[in-house]
Amino acid sequence: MRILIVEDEVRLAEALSHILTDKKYMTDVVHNGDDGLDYGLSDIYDAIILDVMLPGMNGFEVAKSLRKEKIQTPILMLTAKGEIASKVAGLDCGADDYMTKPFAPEELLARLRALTRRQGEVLLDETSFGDLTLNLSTCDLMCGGKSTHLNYKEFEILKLLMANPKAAITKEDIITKVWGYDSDASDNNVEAYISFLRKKLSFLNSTVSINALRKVGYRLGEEK
Amino acid sequence: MRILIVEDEVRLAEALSHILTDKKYMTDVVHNGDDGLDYGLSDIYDAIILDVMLPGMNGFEVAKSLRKEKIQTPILMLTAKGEIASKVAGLDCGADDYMTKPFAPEELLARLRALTRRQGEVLLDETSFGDLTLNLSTCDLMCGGKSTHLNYKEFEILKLLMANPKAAITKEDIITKVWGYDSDASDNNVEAYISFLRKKLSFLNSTVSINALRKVGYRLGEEK
DNA sequence: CCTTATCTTAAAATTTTCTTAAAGCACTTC
DNA sequence: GAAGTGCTTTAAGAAAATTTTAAGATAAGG
Repeated sequence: MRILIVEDEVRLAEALSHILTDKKYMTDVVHNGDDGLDYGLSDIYDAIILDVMLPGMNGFEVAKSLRKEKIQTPILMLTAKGEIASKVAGLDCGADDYMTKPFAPEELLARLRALTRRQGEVLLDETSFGDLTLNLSTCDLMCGGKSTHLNYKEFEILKLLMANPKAAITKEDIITKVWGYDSDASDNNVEAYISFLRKKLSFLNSTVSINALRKVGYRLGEEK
Repeated sequence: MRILIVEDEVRLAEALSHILTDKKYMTDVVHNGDDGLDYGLSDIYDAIILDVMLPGMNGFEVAKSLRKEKIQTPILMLTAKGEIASKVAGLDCGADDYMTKPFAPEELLARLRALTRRQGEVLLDETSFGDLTLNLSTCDLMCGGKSTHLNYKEFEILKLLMANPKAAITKEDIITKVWGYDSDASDNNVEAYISFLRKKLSFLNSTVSINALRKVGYRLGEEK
């Protein structure tokens, strides 16, 4: 976690840096708005602590400029005055939170935790095996540059095989888990889908193959 | 934008709801912590306004329980006392921000904007995908020189698809987020609106298409 | 070889999704 | 309060994709 501190009061800047490095954050400190903007534009920070009153550009302007340049780094504004007007202005200029001086170190840390927790959203759930990646949300199967869509049953069967890469999955297993408990699907149904899947694997030029273990079931294998 | 209000003081709850509905938010109001948790677990809200002092579970407990169940909805805590201790506790319990009573309506709105901005939902006044630009305040959809107006449901559905360009959105998702939590809309309702949207996309000559993923949902795609 | 298990495919059956037109509703306007 | 407007819902047949079936081909094991 790397935090940028933009604060002109040297003693306060040092105090902030000290509090944060104690907690294993890495910090960079600059003392005016122009430098704050330059550093912020590097887009390497997990959060920016930004004083409102600064020589050169003020904090609002820095925040606004960063947002205009599509920098999404969470910004925590520091403000001396507590009036609502400036609070509102702070949030609307693109900042994510503000804190009034003086503040307790614990409050600073809590706010930073809140700000940084929100990042890292977008969890694409995927599973992989060999050179294959299966997108669990869209049922797309990718390999190298290529990609193809699996329909529902293909998807469920491949997911099952990928979830148990070392074991052999019996046709019975596949039927009860994909067709359902009391289905009357036959082994041939499974065989047909295995065939469809193999066709797609070969279209993708994957090194992964579906191996039949006679009288036992199927298992994924990777061609060396 | 759908907001859950958890507040036992009836008059305050009504005031909150009124402020928000004025600004075109949809609100649901409950008056105790247990209901707050139940509603929050439905995961259909864009933000939750949560009073600390509540009959039954208090606000901290509700927030903590929601986070334990992986509900990431931004939470704005309302607290009567201004001490730092409780503020910090509020943020560490999983809340994203807090506000002390009494507060100015403008501050509430600014905080909500800040909270919801952080989610992918982008409160800029436009979102784009491919050659499409959707104006979020006028509901106009633009492409190249042409432009057309979307009505409410078309708009909400397209916005949802554009906000999750990589994932598949299920019909269930669309129904709970656009028709609402306890609606009895059928899949066919969604299908009808998807059809309306496609007609408008083709009128605009857009390269964007709405792809059906059978048994899964819909996803935006761009014709190369 | 002969038997049995597995593969592969095309066509039939089924399910899901698409598209429309018409009906229903909520608001305005006259 | 009648008529008009714009959006939403309903319903039903059409279209499209998936799933099942079935039959012959291929491969493995004894």
